[in-house]
Amino acid sequence: MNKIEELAKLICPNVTLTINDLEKKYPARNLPTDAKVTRFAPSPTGFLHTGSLFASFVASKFAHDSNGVFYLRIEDTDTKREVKGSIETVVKQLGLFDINIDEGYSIGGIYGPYIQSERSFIYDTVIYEMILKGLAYPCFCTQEELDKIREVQMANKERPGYYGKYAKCRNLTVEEAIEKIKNNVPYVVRFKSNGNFLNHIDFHDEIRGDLKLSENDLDIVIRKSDGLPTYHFAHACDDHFMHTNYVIRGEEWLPSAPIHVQLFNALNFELPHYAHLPVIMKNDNGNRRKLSKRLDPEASVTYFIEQGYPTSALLIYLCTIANSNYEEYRLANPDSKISDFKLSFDKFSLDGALFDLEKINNISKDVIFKTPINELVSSIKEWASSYDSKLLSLINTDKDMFAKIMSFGKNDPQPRKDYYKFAEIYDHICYMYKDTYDELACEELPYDETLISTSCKLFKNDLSLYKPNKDDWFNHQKEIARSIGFANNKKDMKENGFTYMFSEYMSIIRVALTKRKNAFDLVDIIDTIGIDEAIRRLNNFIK
RNA sequence: GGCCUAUUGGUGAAACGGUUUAACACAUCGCCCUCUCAAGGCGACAUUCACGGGUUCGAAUCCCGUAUAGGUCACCA
Repeated sequence: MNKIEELAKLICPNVTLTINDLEKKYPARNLPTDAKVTRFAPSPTGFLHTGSLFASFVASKFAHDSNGVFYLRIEDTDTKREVKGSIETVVKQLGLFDINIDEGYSIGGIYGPYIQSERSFIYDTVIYEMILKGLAYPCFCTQEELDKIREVQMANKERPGYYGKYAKCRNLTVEEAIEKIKNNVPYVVRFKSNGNFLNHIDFHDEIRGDLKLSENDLDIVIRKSDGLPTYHFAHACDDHFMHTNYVIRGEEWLPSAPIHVQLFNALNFELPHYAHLPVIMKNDNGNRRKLSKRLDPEASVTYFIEQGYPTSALLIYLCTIANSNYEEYRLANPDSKISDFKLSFDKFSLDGALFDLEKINNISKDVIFKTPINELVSSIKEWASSYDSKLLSLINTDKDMFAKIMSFGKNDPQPRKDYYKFAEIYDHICYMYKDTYDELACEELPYDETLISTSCKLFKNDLSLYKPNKDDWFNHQKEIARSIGFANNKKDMKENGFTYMFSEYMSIIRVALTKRKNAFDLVDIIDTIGIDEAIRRLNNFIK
């Protein structure tokens, strides 16, 4: 065994395979030529970020639009930032948003393992050969030494980083390296870059087009001292052996693309296509900044789940951010599904969109209104059982009544669109139920008591004639209200000297029946609570 | 600071050198409908495309500068 082999063996003692073996173990996928293989590769550092949902949505859509494969890979190489249980949360939340995974973590597949902490045998196999070929070397610099180098570079106004003359471990002899490792000196493995920063490489991005980027000359770390790979290296190995052909990721990766290009070239791996997605932004007092988990509740997908947004509403919104022509498509094809629309790279905006909750609310209202009543009721019930116990108890007191309330105006020529999220429902409907009505505080009316009680009595006495035909009934009410001084309309009021309008009469009755100035259609309300209950409420109110 | 990317109303944006006195959608504001609310209908809302130069018969569209914003420069992804 020569010295370089000894070094390689020391760095990767458990290697039994060669890169060639790996190529055979992970053969090319048998797919049509234009099929896209994409992936979502989250780090388990918490719940699903809205930006990650966007990236995974786009990646899965491109795969599925082309009859390709969308897989899930867990990038858990940063043990310090790992949050226990977050993998399960992310997988669950992807499922809730109908992001269908074809392969990968939690499902399996022949290109596994799909979790990076279990892929060391692959990384080490590659590193072993890189050492032999002189493409990688161990670096024993301590954090302090690296900080020192940076300081010097800053002082000299030079580019910071481990390159050129600053890459001192590059020049260590094999013997020296072996010696240090045998003495248990901690070390990382670095890629030996042959790049020149002054050179430019041509880089094609599917979204951004042709770019010229500076060549990488940094000897980046590919394996950390804990033995785990860094992102850059894992990206090259994993996306190669898993045969990803479209790498769809956030814009923040664009500056490191030259590193990836160089790595793929050095390893003789075929370069995938890249698409760098614009980052979703947030307006913060007139300034744009990244949507932040810490500052913006809507940056976490959990927010939308807890508030009871239909998941498709968020997806529709994200789809319009991705390709703004989707909005027009949806207008022209109101009954289409997202899957009917094909996303295209050249329709992407290059600038990060400002996240617009108002627009989501608008979309959501429409989605909720279009959901068939049975489906709606059962998803509201399911949501309420986790997030809204007050609403759940209303539903449970009378399920049919709840379904009836939720379908108010649904079949009218001008249908109602009352809610954009389930968390709004309780407050809209609570007065419909006897017990909650009794506990409710009553809104004030700007009329004297005599007028109020006269109106209520008149209305109550007339209730026996109640017929649930809206037009007839309201016309009839107009007549009787007029008899105690409420004009039919503005014209009537002016011409005949009335002080009050019919709408004011109705608002007195409305408050009596619901304790609210704003409520549903009165006919619907009486129809639902029943005449007896209506009379009871009126009597209580008159008192 | 270096490198990269972007810049059309409050927001998402269309526009691919002339049919643009800038589409569509959200928001906002009016009016209409109306038992209130919601919904719906109608209308208003950029004379101008960050700014300054150029090219052209003609520029939001092409070129060059400037400004501004964002990303990135880790043993984090």
